[in-house]
This record gives sequence, C-alpha cells and structure tokens, in this order.
Amino acid sequence: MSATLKDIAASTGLSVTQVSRALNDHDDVSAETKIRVREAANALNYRPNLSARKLASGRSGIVGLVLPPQDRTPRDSMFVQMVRGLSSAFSRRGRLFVLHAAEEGEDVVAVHRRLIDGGSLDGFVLIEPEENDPRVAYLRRRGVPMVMHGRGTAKPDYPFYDIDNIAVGRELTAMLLRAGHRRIGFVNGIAATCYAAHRRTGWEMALREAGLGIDPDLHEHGQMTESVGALATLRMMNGEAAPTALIAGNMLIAKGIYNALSMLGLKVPGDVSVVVHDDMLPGEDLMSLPASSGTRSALALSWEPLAQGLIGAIEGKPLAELQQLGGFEIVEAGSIAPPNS
Amino acid sequence: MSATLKDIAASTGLSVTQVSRALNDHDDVSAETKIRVREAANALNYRPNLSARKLASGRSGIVGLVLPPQDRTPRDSMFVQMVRGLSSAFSRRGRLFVLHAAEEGEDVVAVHRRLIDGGSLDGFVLIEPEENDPRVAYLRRRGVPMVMHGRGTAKPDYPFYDIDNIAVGRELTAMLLRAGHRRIGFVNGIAATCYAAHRRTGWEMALREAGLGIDPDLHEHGQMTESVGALATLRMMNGEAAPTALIAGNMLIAKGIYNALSMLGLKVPGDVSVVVHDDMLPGEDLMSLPASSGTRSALALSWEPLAQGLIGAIEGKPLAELQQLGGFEIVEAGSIAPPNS
DNA sequence: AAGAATTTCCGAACCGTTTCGGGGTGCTAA
DNA sequence: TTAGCACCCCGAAACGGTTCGGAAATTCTT
Repeated sequence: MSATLKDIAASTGLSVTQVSRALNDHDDVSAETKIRVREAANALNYRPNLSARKLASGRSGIVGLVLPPQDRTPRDSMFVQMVRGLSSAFSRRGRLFVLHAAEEGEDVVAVHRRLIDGGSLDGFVLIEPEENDPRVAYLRRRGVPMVMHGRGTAKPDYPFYDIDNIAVGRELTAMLLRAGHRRIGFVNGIAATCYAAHRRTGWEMALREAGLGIDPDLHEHGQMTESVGALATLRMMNGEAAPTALIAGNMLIAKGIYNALSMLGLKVPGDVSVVVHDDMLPGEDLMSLPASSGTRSALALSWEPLAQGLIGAIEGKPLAELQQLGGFEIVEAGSIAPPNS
Repeated sequence: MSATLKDIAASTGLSVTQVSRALNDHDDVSAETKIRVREAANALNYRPNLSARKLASGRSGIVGLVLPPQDRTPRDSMFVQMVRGLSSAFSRRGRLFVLHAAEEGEDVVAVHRRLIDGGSLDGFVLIEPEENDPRVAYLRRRGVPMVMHGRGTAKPDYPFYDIDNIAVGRELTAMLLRAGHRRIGFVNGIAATCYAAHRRTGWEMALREAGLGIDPDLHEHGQMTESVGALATLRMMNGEAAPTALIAGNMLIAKGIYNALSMLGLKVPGDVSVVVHDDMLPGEDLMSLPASSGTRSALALSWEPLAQGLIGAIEGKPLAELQQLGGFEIVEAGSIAPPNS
C-alpha cells in the first residue's frame, strides 16, 4: 500500500542503497541525485517504515514518556498539556512522541524495560525526578537516552531541563525584603523534591544576605494543594512571632493562603504581603486569584528544551550541552506593601 | 543486550523457526518442546522485538489513540483516566497501548496516516465519533482495524462500544412519569452527537407511551457544562408552562440545574424533581452535588470492552461480535417527589 | 601518461521475527 | 509391503530499511 525504498529505486533507476543514502542526506550522493530522489519520494508519497528503520539502525525516531501510576487527579490537566506540548515539540523535529501509562501496581522501571525490550522507542522523557532515581539508573545501564524534567539533585550526571530554583527562592524573598519585611514565611513543596529544597536554600540565602536569622517555624514543606497552603498559614499567623509576608510555592498554595488570611480577617497587602511562584498552568488562572507579585516561569516553555535535550542525547552530544536551565520572570502586581508598624 | 530467538534456539538446540512457533503456541510443536522453549525464554529473559515482529508479520501488538486537538480543559481529567484504563486493559491482553496528541492545526486523519505509514501501530481506539467520521473512512480504506468509543450513527458499520442511550433517555423519563410528572424537561448534550439524539428519542418514546405530547420547549441541546444547565433551567422554569421535573444529561449539567433552581428559590425535590445520568468520572463526585436519582454507567467500564473490540477487529472477528452495548444502573436517591398540585 | 585521490555509486549482509514449503520419522490401514 | 497420515521439525525467503566494503568513473597530481 505504502511506497518503499524499492519503489523509489525502481522509479529513479538507482539502487536501494543510494536512495536510502540520498534521503538521509549522506555526503556520498550527488546533489542532483538527492533532488531527483526526493522528488520521486514525494511523488510516490513515501513514508519510511519506522519498524524497519529501528530494526536496521537501532533508531525508530519514536520517543516516549511513561506516566507514573498515581491517582491524584489535580495534576491531570498538566499531564495533558504536557503530552500536547511534547508531541508538538518532537513532531516539529521529525520525531514521534507517545505516552504510555504505567499500571497501578506496576514497577515503573519494569515498564521502561518492557518498552525498551519491545524495541520501539529511542529514548524517554522522565518526569518527577527522585534522588537516586531508579529509572535513571536503569536507562543508563541499558544505554538508553533520556532527559529529565527537573532534576533529582543539584548537579545530576544526566541530561535535564530545569529552572534555577535557588534563584527563584532568593528573588521571591528579596522582593519582600526590599519592601521592608523581616519576618517572611514560606509555604513550599514537598521536602524530598529538589526544587523545593533549592527554593528553601534561596530563601535562606536571601535572609542571611540581609543579615537576618532563619526561623524554621516560618517554613513549611507539603503537597502543593490549597489546604496545605491554608493550614500552614493558620499555623504561622497564630504563632508567637507571626510573619508579615508569605511566599507561596505555587498558585494552589497561594489560593489556600488567601483563603486562610481572609478567614483571619487579614487583608493583602495591607496586613500581610504575599508573593507566589506561578507555573502558569492554563486553568489555574481561572481560579480568579487576586493578582499577585512574584516569579513566573511557564511550564509550557519547557517542552522545547526537553525535546532538544532528548534528541541531543540520542545523537550523542556531550552532557554539558544537554543540561539546560530555564529563566523566570519577575512580576510586580501589587500584593506587596511595607509591613505594618 | 536483550535475548533473541536465536539465543533461545542455540540454548535449546532447536531451530529459530521452531522456537518462534513454540512461543506463539502453534500446533505443530510438541507439548514438551513448548515447555522447554518457554523455560529457556524465561531463563534468558527473552522479550520479542516488536519492530521485527511488525516487519515480518504486519503486527506489532501496539495500538494507539490520537488525542484530538482541542483546548477544552474540563475534559483533561477524563483523558488521563482513559489513557490509564486503556493502557491497563490492553496490557492485560499482552498489547501495548500508546497515546499521541495531534497538533493544534493538524488534520486528525493526517496524524493517523502518519502513524500507519510509520508502520508501528496495529489499530486505533477512536473517541468522539462524528457522523460520517473521516477517520473511520480513512482507516477502512487502509484496512486498519479500529474501535469507536460511542458511535456516530444508530447502526454504524464499524466496531464500537456504547451504551443504549435510547434506553437511558427512556428510563430517566419513566422514573419521573412513575412519580406522576407530566411536564418533564430535558437538558441534553449537543444535538449533533448520536448519544444526545438517542436520549432525546428515548425521552420522546417514554412520553408517547404515557400518552403525552412532546413539547420542544422542554428540551435543550448544548455543551455539557454547568452554565448550559443553569441557563436552560432558567428558560424552562420561566416559560409559560414550566416543567415539574428536569432531566440532566450529566453531572455538570445537573450542577447548573441545581444552582439555577436554588437561585429561583425552588427546592429539590419539593418543588422540582431532578434525575441525572452520571458517567461517574472520578473528580465529578467531589462537586458535592446532592444525591440524585437517575441512571449510572461508569465510563471506566468501557475500557475493557473497547480493548476486547479492537483486538477482535485485529484478529478479524466478524463485525457482529465487535459491536457491544453496555448496560447502566438505575439509582433511586431521593431527588424525585410527586409534582406539586 | 601513470598513479593517486575524489566522487558517486552498488551488492550484499544484516537487524529479529514470521511463514511457506518441504522433509523425515513412526504408526496405522489396506 | 507400502501408501497414507499424523506429528514434529527445519531451511530459506521475506518484511523494509541501514551500512560496510568495494568498485567504477571522474578529476587531480606529478
């Protein structure tokens, strides 16, 4: 049904070998021949058979992502956005991106193993990094290329794309310090994650640079949910030395903070200033939160660098080129005021 | 790295041919040999190379679903659930399920074409059927197996899994008729969809069987959203002959209906009875809607039949076996009362 | 003008699997 | 005895590409 190399060879009078080399732009094919072959391929509506290619060369041009088995539904919307973004980024580069969901009780490494042994995928995009990530260890052992969204440690030895979360934490804190705040609370992500640890480091650095001490009671690790934000706020505000400003790790936490503050009868920014790091997930802005100052880095900006990183890894580029850091924006949107007397 | 048939052949002293046939359970291999081969395969940790298999036999064991390019985020959570469910259903049957997202401006048929020509997929699960669906036409022409979630017409000529939506509409109406209602409104899905048309037919049938006429003002087609439910309710209740009971096409519509009724100061079921068809998407129950009578059919129940249908199609079973209808449950949960005087 | 180098091409092998056609046992039936 | 039949097995070709090693034709040296 679909045209093959043989058909093009027959139609151009060349050998299958030469046709293959022409289409893959090898350098021992004359320019004129390349053009002739490409035209014939177009005319015959040729599409390479990825299975055959994979078999012969070890590369199919298909990359994938394994959705970790978990049932938390709030992130679902992000997953879909991610699939869309990565699909598009890879397809722009002539690769095919597919997603496979791991089963509930299934070992994630085993899923990768299955996909590799099946011999269809060239590499993986990994999400939700852990320290000493078993997926990384396995893929490395098998020599399968990968790229991580985020990173598990400060200086990982694998390709990744991440933002500088130390700088994020530092900047969020600095914004409040500049307004005169001295007691700054931080409702952060889960302690075990690298990005939360980095942001905490940034917070501590900024405080130290301002000559202030670190009060552990003003920091809270937890899931990035509304209720965690609300509960942490209640705890801190009811403590003996309540903060005059709060940092929210993301928009959901911010929403919890706003709810709790309003419950306590506190105004933003009149009584308490708030800054937030926003990943700008579409849908979250629908929460109609009051405009908040803080840092922004659209998650949507990471699909391109991730695709580039994975393809670079497949093509054997050196590690240094495959570890990319993204930037973030600083937004002043009026949720900051000087502290009350 | 990974063991091949050749390795097993060497280890068992058989030919590659016989090993292949043994593993595929052909009938000209002795039972004893089959066991020996399977043990060797296990010992060597053999996994068939799907690319090679696809090349040789035309079947890779990989099936897929193309996510239509659309940006409505409320359905995202359903997509993820679907991917998880289908992944698990196919994997239980020894197949691999992958998802690919179509790009924003991209033609959906072209995406299928790309996947087919790439020569990696055996068949497709299709969602969101249309009448005269171009995907169906294309796949049929290419001879690629498929199964539809839902159906585009009442009696399609392709494999599908759907529920009997005529019966759903009829039963929802009948529940209210039994309570004594005579003016029954219906806030339904988009007119162009088959399931909405079927439910409308069921509604009309039930009314006719009760000897009642059809008032088109008591029926509304629209997106299945909260606001559509609310607006339709306002329109109907403010009409000259307001309904005494309402049917909601799904939980979101029901929520809109409840909101509008409460705005109008009407109680359920005291002033107005309500029944709803619930797809039981996880997350929707979190909407803390009052318990409502009506019909239930968990979307999650469709993944198994869909997998079965597609695999049946791949294996060339007759169409009749591949068109399955699912059932639904009838739930009395107290949102029905006899009509007011 | 002979040899070297360059450019452009091709045959053949290979990737891992399935499948077609045939072949060698050993048993039963005529 | 021999044809017929199960039963179990194998070699070789095929699927559609890539790639290695060589080879012909052309150009450049000297």
